[in-house]
Parts: sequence; C-alpha cells; structure tokens
Amino acid sequence: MDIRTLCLGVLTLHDSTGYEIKKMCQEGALCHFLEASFGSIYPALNKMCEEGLVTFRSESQEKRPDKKIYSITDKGRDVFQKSLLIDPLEDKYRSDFLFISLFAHLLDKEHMKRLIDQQIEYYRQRVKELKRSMSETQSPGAQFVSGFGEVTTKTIIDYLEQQRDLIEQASCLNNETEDA
Amino acid sequence: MDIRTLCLGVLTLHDSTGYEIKKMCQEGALCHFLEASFGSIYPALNKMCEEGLVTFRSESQEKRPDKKIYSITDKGRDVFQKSLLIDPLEDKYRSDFLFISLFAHLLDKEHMKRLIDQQIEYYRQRVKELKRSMSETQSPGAQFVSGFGEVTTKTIIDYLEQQRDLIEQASCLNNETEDA
DNA sequence: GTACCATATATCGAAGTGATATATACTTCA
DNA sequence: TGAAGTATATATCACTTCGATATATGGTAC
Repeated sequence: MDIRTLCLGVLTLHDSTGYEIKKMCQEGALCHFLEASFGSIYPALNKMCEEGLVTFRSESQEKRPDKKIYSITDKGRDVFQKSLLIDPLEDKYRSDFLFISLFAHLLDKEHMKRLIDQQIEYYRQRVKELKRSMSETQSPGAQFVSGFGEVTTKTIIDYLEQQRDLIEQASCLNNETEDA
Repeated sequence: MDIRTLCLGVLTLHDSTGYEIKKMCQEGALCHFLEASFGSIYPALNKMCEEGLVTFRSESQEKRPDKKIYSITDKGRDVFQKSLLIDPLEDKYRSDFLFISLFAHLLDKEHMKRLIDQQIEYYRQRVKELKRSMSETQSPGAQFVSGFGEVTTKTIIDYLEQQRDLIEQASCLNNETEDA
C-alpha cells in the first residue's frame, strides 16, 4: 500500500490538507497502522493533481501559509476502488524494542526493566487514545480496525507486565541465594 | 534500528553469510519483527568489512557461488553493544489488510470474508512456526520475543474469527429479513 | 525572554525495498 | 522428457519513503 493510495483513501472520507493527512497518521484510532511522512505526502498529492486524481482549492489564512485543501475526483475514486482489490501484502510488526530484547543477555537487568516499563507506558497511552476515539461515531470498518488495535495493545501490556514481574522475582531469588 | 545493526546482532549469535541473515528474517521465531532485503544486507556487510567491524572468509563450493562467511570483530562487538543502548524507536504495525478494512463499506461482503479468512490462515501458519522454533533451546531473550509473538498472534486470530462470525450472522439476519 | 510547540508547505540526502541478473542443481508435475 | 519452480548464493539498481531541515508566524510554558 503506497502513500498515493493512503492519501486517496483519506480523501474518500473527507477533504484534507497534506498536513491533516499526516496528523491522521499520528493520532486517533488509526495511528497504530498508518504511516507517512511529509516528504512522501506532498509530492504524492502534487503528482496526483497533475494526473487528475485529486484537485485542490487554496485557502489563504491570516499570518499563516495558504492551506491547500485537496478533494478526490471521480477518476481518483476509480483508481482507489481498484487498488483496494489488490492482494494485501503481509502484515509486518517492526520493533526496536523486541530487537534489543533479543540481546537481553548483553544488557543490565535494570536497563531491561526500564525498557519494558517505557514500553508499557507507551502502550497504555495508546489504549487511552483508542478508547477516546472509539467512542466517537465511526464506520463499521473503523470500528473493526480500532477493535483490532485495542485487543492487540491490551494483550501486549498484559504480556509485558507479566514478564516484568518474572524478571523482578528472578532477581529477588538471586539476591536471597547470594545472601544465604 | 538500521540494517547494519541488524547484521551485527545476528553475527554476535553466530557467523553467517548474507544469505543466512536474510533467511533469519523470513523464517523462525524472529521473522515476525525482523526484516531486511538483499539490497541492504550485502552493501551493509561490505561497508562494515571496510570499516573493520566484520571480517569474512570465502568458502568455495562445488558448482555453487562462493560463500562469504562473515564474523564480527571486537570493534564490531563494541559498536553493537553501544547501539543497543540507543532509545528504541516506537513499535510500528503496518498492515495493508487493516487499511483495506477501513474501507469495508466500499467492498463486497464476500470479499471481506475472504480477506479475513486469508489473514486467519496466515496467522495460524505463524503460530505453528513459532511453536516449532520455541521448542528448540533458546536464550531468555529469544524466549521473551517468541512469547511476545505467540500471544499477540493468538489474540489476532481470536479477534478475526470472532469478527468473521459477526459478519456471517449479520448477513444471515439480512437474508431472513429479505425473505420475510 | 527564550525555548518549544502548532500550523502549513516544500525539498533533499540517505536508507531501504523489490525486482532483476547471474550461475547451478534438485524437485515437481504434466 | 522437458519445463517450471525452488533453493543456494552474491550483487546491483531504480524507485519509494523517511527523517531532517528550511521557511514563516503566533501562542504557550517556564
């Protein structure tokens, strides 16, 4: 799924500026699986404008740069509809945290605990965010995606808490053994 | 976490060829969060060789291209150890499937069910793979990472099965209503 | 008052993917 | 029997995308 398709998808939901598309990828119920940078969004919108998949109207703002509000065209909707039918690529989960964890034996136990705590904190924030945005009225698709995010996030938090406790217990046992 | 660090990490576990590093990213317990292409692995190994972080010995094979078996140097270990201490980037989950699901209202109900079934099948394979590789002796770090993969994958399967049933029921109800 | 954040667009170097090339042997299937 | 596909192995290249930076301005936090 390339950035062009991502932009078209957002524009089927409502007109947006490039800036707003980027924000959608960072916050709200969808942030956990969408991603795009300005460096790809703006060129994609410009290119699709030339190709007639989107149009824009400029809105001048006082003391701010002009907004370019993009809308999807009929041609754009056709292209988007077709791209939804392409076989989806495999899901991927990328995690520096898991990579580092693989080498836990090279790290201080306290450092590992701190990493897990950070991770737990981060995922708790995400659950809050998801709950907040799920309470807003959403399409069945968005409900499905948010629900997916919620159950996976909760599972991760449970797993991390449980593993953190195991490390804690192990180090207590170690201390007792050393004391004895 | 860049590809250089990924390669160094693998090489702290055992000497490898570029081809073997790539395979590690595709199968086994680690495949669910590691990723790298040949186009990044080979240049990274070459560069790090120049910089003295890795060395290699050539092994000529009958009727096959020579193997370049890479080993990490002490300097390489130092660099790797330090890169483990860098603050991990946020985890990201990228999914064409979830993106498409967001636009379920634009798709045929049967198409959606087929997509979910494919997804369930794919994750079932992953659980099998994870179980198989977890039974092999592994470091605590690898156990932790595999466990993470297992609980999240199982949660996803449960969620998808449950949602699939809901769609099924909804369409039954629709049919009855239409019949009435 | 100074640093930082939010709004808004845009560009650019660096990193990485996915496809392809090259070479060879084994397996699968019609 | 032969064609297609898979597996081993390295390498390169066009293209996509990221992350940082530039530009402009006002509000907020400390």
